[in-house]
Amino acid sequence: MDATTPPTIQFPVNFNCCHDQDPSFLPSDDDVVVDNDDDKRKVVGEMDFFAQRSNKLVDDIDDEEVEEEEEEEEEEDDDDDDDDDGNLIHTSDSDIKDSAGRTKLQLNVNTGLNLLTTNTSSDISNDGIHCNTEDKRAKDEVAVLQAEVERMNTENQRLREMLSQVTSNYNTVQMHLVTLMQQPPDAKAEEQDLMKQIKKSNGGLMVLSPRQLMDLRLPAVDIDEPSLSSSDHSGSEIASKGFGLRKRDSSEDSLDQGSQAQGWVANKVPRFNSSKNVDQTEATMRKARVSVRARSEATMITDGCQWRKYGQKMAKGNPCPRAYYRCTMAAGCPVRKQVQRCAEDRTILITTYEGNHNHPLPPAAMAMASTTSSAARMLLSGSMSSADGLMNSNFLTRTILPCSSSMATISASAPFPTVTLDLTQTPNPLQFPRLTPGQFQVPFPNPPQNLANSPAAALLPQIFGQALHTQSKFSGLQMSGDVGHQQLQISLAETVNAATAAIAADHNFTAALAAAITSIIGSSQPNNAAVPNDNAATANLTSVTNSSANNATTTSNSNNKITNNSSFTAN
DNA sequence: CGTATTTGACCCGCGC
DNA sequence: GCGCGGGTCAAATACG
Repeated sequence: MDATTPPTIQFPVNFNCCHDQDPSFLPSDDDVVVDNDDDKRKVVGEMDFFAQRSNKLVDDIDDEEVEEEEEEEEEEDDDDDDDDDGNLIHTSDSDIKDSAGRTKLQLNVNTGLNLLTTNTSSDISNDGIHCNTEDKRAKDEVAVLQAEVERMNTENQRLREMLSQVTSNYNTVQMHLVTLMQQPPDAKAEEQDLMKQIKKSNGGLMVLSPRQLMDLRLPAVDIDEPSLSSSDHSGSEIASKGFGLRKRDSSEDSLDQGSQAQGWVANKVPRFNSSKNVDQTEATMRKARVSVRARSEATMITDGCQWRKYGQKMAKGNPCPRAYYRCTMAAGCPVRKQVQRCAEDRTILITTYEGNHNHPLPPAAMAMASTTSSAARMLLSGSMSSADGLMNSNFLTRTILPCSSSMATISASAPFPTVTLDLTQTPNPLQFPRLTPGQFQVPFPNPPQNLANSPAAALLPQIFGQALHTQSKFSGLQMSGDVGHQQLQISLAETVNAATAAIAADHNFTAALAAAITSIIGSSQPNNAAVPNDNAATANLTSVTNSSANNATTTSNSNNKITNNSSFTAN
């Protein structure tokens, strides 16, 4: 590749002589030679003159700084037309397309430096021509800039539309969910029976088969009442009790308060209290937890919330200590999480969430909050109901867990029912985007219609909304080529870049979201032509996922002073 | 000096 | 009743 690079570098030089924007090299061949020698990036940028993206390089990127980064991309994106190395090789194609036959002619002829001198001489030989050339260059530059602006506007509008649609979808689903939640409970007995069975069987751990997971019924009746619970007693109770500050009189109280306060999962103990002898076990069973397994070397995954560590204990059967965090984004927020490394594989970080936030969440936190909330709802509603219900698609398994439904386990082991989202296998779908057909057939574009009955449906817009958010937030950080493709491919690349940026910025946990996003993207693409391009996306996502594991947290968690391994020193 | 973390002590539930 | 383990508290400590 490198051997072929020098000659390819010279092509753009010749083009530039005719109509490119850097007149500095016009006066002499030496300049051209110098340009070629000291930096092929500039040439690349010039070659990208016809590609939108190249302007950035030409205009304001320091060539020397960018070069190494770009070269790294080159290795990953050899096939891309608008990647840098690709430009060196393939730009001629785009130039052939974009410019007239003159360019084509030069391409055909130019295999060496001769054309360079020829062109420059022709340009320089006549001042008028030179002036015209400069004018033309200026015009071209303006035109390109205008095109760039227009493209950005179009992209911006498209993103807005997407965001709007996603928001709309989310609101629709959420409203539907609220409506469903307001219906009177009906299947409590079944739930309790099933939970008892779960707890008694298999050591309390119930690993659902794919069919079972997919069949998890999400009845309309027994979902928690997030908004309602926070509006009725829980709020006042919390206020009076003083969460997390009171002397613990009963773990049941505190936790129940917490759960109800957030209206997370469990709640509404009254639902079960109504059935007379609801023993302590049943009460505690209401306190569902969502455990997220993800590979990370950071002390904890970044989920957009602020946490304060309030304890650490050695847990039985695990040499790694378990850290206890509570949400500090709002006073009295009852949400807590436990972070512990997996004993078998210490690269796996197990984060267990409990409770629901009683305060507004930033978009970055919405994703995880929604995920855990939905998962918990699934646990407490669907899993507790008879498994032979309707064939409601469990999108949790398809989105959050696109790889395998076996990654979702529901544990009823005492004292709390826990749904575990195993995201440690996310590299699979990322590295091999061509998943089994079923995993890509999720019709994301029509979530409201298809998912309206599934609480987990809220995951999709939230996740995608997160992607959009991060995309807008980190749009300036996009690195890989996002232009020069077909619109479809552009969309894919941008979305994947957004996911990549999100991962890079939001850390390890977003690997999970990346998987979901990737799945969504894959499924949302009308044709499979985009799938091959997932390779680049896959590489990005995978590499980011891996790199994120090596990165110290650079997070929005201002209180996260924990550096790597700092909270796991008790090994 | 204020805030966050650490860490030993304490409380509680559960199983034997 | 006792011991164990999980969870939390709060004083001590570290950090910016």
